[in-house]
Amino acid sequence: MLNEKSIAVSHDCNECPIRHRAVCARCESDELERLEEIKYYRKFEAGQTVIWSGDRMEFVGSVVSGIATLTQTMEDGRTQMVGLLLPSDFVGRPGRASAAYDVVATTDLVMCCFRKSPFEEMMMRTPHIAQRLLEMTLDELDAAREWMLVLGRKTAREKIASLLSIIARRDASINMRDVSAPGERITFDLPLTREAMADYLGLTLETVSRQVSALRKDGVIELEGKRHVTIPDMDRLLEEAGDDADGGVFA
Amino acid sequence: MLNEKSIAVSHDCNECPIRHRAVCARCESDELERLEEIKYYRKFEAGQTVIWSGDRMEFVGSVVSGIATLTQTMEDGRTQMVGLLLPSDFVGRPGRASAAYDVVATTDLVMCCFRKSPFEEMMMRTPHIAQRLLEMTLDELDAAREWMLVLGRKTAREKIASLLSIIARRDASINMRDVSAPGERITFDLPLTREAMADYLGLTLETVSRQVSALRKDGVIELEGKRHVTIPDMDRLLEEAGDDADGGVFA
DNA sequence: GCACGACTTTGACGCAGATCAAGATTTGGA
DNA sequence: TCCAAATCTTGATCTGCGTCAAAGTCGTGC
Repeated sequence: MLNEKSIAVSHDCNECPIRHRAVCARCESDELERLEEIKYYRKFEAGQTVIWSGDRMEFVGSVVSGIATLTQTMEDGRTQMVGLLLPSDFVGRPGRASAAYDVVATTDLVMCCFRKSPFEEMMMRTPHIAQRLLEMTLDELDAAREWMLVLGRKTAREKIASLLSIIARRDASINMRDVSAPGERITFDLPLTREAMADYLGLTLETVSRQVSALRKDGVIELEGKRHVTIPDMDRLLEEAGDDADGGVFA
Repeated sequence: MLNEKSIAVSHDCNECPIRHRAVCARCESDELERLEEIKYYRKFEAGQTVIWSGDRMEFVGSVVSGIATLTQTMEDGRTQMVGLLLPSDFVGRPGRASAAYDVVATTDLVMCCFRKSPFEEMMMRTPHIAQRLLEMTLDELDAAREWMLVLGRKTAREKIASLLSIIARRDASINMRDVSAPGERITFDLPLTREAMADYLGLTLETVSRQVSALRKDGVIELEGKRHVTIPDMDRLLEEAGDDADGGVFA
């Protein structure tokens, strides 16, 4: 079952692809050394659950590579995704004993984990970590609030367009490309199934499928296969999302 | 126009009603003294806009008394409330130049403001402030995510019940009463108009009105006038909200 | 290379909540 | 005290999205 590919993951923070974006971004080398003492890597396969809501948290950590989702579930099974975790995003809440959400790996996933209580203790003594975590948490709060507008007030078509533009933007920022360059054809792979998109958008998977088809028919997006998306005109997509066409506001 | 009632507000932090809950909660007396040097009070009347989205932020601060809302508006006028600010809640984002949301006073409001750049500077040197702000931001992130579930997956009736139970809970925590005491009749004044409730819940004001009437008819809530609400059975309300009946999970 | 399961698309139909409309109630100001 | 504006309620109708159903596509393991 376990397809342990044993991807070579360097344990040296200086080699780390998320060194300058994660919770450790501002650490000096002596601080990094102390972090290395309490850190370890874990790999998860696509589909595996990383953390169950309600479980006792043994670690907090950063996504190194791959994509995970944060979801909430009601007793009757209705489910709402409340966050999308990309490389460098932080998982877990210092100071809380048990997990509030399910964390699920959508693709194969590598996490850099810190044992929880040593990390909490270190955070108290290391302002560079606490400062960076505050900054990241404020960013997440903004993202959550932007998403509240999407969930509360946008139509199904606008929701799909919003999701695509967010993924395009985050994907571009990870690969250091410029989404706002006019005339450029943006291209990426959807990291989510239609069902996961529906859970993110507060829709059913059928509605997602229909609206994706409609956007394709109208030339707003192009598809190769089910997952590979091309955006011929980013401004057009942002218009469809109901955002201001010069979408730099939320940077 | 300006109904300057000149409410006596003590400028002494030790007399402050939110001293132990606001961003300054963990400060020692010497730290408070330095905060007092950069702080000032501002009053707003019900209905006044405190901050316009896009405006340059000159201050950050805490709600001392009264209630304010945080809202986002699309170009075509659709609006979504993304936060409810009660006494002790923090307004503004250190490190950001301009406001991302409209802040509007729903009731008469007193704020304890700090000039922005001195506050930012002080935060760098005062871990007690940064730590507390991190904790508060993490709480707000949790609240925003809980709200995403409400907006994305709950029915209109469940949305109303969720809003009422959140207000009941927050109101009780400010007044140091215990919402979970069984058999106790909880009572509070709705601080929001039907329209504001609709903006919070992603509904129309007509639907809000209808569902409030339905909950009243079904005996889940009692109303005196339009605004004064009594909850005869909190567990019943939580059931209607779709939350687990022992609603302590989100504490 | 083919068969099975996972994922996706498309269609028909129904309903929760939006929209449009009319009144009722409350509030506050002259 | 009374009028006007704001707020709220209720009704009738419409519609976007959900639900149910069936068929199509893809990828993986045998």
